[in-house]
Amino acid sequence: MTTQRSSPSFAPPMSSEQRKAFPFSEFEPKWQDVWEAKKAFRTPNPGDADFDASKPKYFVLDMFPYPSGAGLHVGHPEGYTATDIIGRFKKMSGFNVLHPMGWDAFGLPAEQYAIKTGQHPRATTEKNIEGFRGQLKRLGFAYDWDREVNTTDPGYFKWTQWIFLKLYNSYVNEEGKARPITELEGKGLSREEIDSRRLAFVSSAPVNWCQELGTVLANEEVVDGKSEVGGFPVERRPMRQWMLRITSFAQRLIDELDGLDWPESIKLLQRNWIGRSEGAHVMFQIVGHESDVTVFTTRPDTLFGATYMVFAPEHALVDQITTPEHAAAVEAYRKVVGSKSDLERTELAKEKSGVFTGAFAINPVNGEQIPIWIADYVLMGYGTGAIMAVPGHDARDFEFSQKFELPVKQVVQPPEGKEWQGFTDNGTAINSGFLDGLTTPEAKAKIAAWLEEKGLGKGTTNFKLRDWLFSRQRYWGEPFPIVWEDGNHRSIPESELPLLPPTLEDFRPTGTPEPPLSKATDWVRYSDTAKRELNTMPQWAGSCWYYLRYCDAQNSERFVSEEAEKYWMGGGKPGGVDLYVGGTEHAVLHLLYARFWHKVLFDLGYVSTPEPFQRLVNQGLIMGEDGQKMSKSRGNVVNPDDVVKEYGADSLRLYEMFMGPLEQVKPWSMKGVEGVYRFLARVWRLVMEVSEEGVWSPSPALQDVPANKQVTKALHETIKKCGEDIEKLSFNTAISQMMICTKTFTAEEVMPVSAIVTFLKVLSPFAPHIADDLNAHIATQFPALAVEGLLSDATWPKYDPAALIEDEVEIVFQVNGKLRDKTRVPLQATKEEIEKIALASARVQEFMEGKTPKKIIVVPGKLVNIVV
RNA sequence: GCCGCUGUGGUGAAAUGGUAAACACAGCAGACUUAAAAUCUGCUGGGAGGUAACUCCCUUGCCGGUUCGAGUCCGGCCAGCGGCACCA
Repeated sequence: MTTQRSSPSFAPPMSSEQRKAFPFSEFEPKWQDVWEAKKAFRTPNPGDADFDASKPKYFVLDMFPYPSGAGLHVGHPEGYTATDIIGRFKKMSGFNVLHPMGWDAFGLPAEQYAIKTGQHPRATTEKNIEGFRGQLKRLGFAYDWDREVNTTDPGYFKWTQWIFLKLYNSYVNEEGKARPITELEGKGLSREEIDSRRLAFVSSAPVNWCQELGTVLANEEVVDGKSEVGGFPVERRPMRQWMLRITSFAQRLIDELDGLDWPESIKLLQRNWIGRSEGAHVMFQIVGHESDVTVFTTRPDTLFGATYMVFAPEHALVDQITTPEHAAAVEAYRKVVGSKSDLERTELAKEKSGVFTGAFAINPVNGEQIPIWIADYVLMGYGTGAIMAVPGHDARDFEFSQKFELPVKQVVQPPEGKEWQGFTDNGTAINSGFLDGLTTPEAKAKIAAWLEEKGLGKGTTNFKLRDWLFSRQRYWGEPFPIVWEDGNHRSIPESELPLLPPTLEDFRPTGTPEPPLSKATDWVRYSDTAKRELNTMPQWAGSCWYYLRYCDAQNSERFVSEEAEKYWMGGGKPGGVDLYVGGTEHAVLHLLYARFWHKVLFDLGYVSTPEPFQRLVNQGLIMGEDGQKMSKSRGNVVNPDDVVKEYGADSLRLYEMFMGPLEQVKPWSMKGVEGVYRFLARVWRLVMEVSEEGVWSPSPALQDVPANKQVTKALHETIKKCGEDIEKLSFNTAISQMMICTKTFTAEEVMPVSAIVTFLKVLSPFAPHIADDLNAHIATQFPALAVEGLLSDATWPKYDPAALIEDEVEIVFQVNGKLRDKTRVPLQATKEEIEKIALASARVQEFMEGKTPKKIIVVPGKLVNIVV
């Protein structure tokens, strides 16, 4: 804020209200109260008395926030304002608009905040939600607060647990569709066989354990070997954990991205994360052993070039095949690898390491005996945990072969002029027997057929995606609706939902893999013989389906009524939500998990579309004024509350939309806020004037007269451009058009009331408080011309194309593509007439230098280009 | 290393293949004011020539191509940002 300069004593000290260019701090809270009291943005559901079935639906969704103790930051209102403008615009354009808000309140951040402040997470969560709700209301967002959801509310997580039971009680059939597990029962399958096919299953594979957080984490939550939350080290440990079988949906999660209006970059991120690769399984005999080993390769065409094999150190066969003289070295190597954390393992990845097992395998294609090594560059979790090494045509194998002096063989001829060693692209097969002379794709097909015929392998597809580790050793999450008895798990009846967590005084992590719920001994005991599952669900569980709950947030009988789901999520597109706006940080987390759950619910017949979100837009990060990421330690954090206090909610909303394209990363500028604030003040003064005493009243310039030509034209251009720009989410250019329009209005001595009211309708989605307030002031003088009631209930104005047309247009004359002259011609001028005028121009003739034109291009209404 | 996105004034940016820099910020000058703040008006990419009005040349990261015409389309390179990263 501008500092108070030393002013001479006779100037009366200005109150902060008088210093403001318009009294936003009076009218903004006033209108927020009016909207709330009137439930101005309540959206009726099908079946409600005031529901209008003739209107189309529009479901516009924000990524709901974690109510952290820090409150909103300026990044939140960016996406929220964008959806608010769209929602208000669609409502004015005759849609039934669903625009809700809620709280993603379970999970690590909420629990850590509670531990830090020494309070119960329930209490801190409620307080934080209170704070967030208040902040959002002060920004004037048009939410239907009757649909507010809170993932930690038992009425909500009852259904999160219910969906978990659907996952637990389903499997994926031969067609890749989720089906009830009851279909498998009665087929004579054992309990173990059935359990091994559930979509929610228990696994003892190595998982990501984070000691500092006292919990395991999903692969998606581990970044560079550290926890995404807090950045603590993560190690691999075998633990018994709940997993969700997302891998069964890998192909569909790739394929069904195609029909979605998502940024290509996000689709790509998901495709890469799922990581499909096509190749083949090849079986190798081990010399002197019964057992054989299968490898996965994307280059079966290079089989003749396989000169050794490598197993992951953890591979189950290693113990069997290692010869006595190599046992000590192998054991020592495995120990070293096992003690390394993921972080160390990747840090040390530069240098290849490994040891020879003493065993040999037989290359099925030429009978050669090739040595079997173990090395940590082969991962147990991908493919089969064993590879055939083709050092001639794979960078990693080549590096390994150089370090351990293993033979390198050429089997692919690269195109002219390229070195064959380390050549990994497509070429022609050589030194490869029956493959010689074939291109790489041909050779791949032929060897795959050959392997299949001999029973030695076949074409296969592999995915990088792993199953989703779904349990956490934390207190603040949904308890699993599962009990254990005699070493077996089973679901509790749906009638026992919601399963509430126990009330615990001490809910901190135990520091061991033993979950904190183990401390609640009474709660743990389900019956004399059965105990409850002690793990809780991860943060993502609640956010996997919250958009569905919004459709019918109060329903206590069902997670969402069929009718509400069909109406809001239906519409003939693959995805149900019409527009979803949020940050890019959830590209492979929430956005992948939610798609997975949605597909399961779709297969089971609970939802109408295969995809949840039709159109996705990522808002760009807002940086500090210094161009750096906002952070407390840099001291460049902007608090939205301060901006609202100083310039008002409308200014904050407008500035965040005016900064630049929504999807772009852009730096904050307080000066920029002042710019839009000045614009709003100019709009205010179009309607209002201030007395000597500082009292505002409607300006006498306001008159019930028809708008002249300039005003009409400016107004209709603004209606047109703003409408089009809102659809495109180009809010910055819409606002600049309103600024231009305001400038035209300001130049007029008399302000036609009808024009200003129409302008306020266009402004209202962007700056709803000032628009409603000015409309109300106009209504005191011109009740017949102002909008009755709220602008959000008004109809978006239609522009008149006739008002946009000018009598004359400016035509540019170019000679050889260079601008030489311009003139105004009547709109109706024909091509021939325009050409004639151009050729007659003295400037044009000067630059033609008397030459005859080779070609003349005439673009009516635009330009003439004369080529000489 | 691989994949993707982005490069336009002092700054945020705008531009259906058709006048590059709209709108805004900052800056400068002026009006109002005893003065300041606020407000209003004008100027503001670079270079050259002219007392001047004005005129010419150059300019969208770099190089090339397509086109009557390229910030925009195509190819190559460079830089910044983001993602993945021993995935066989």
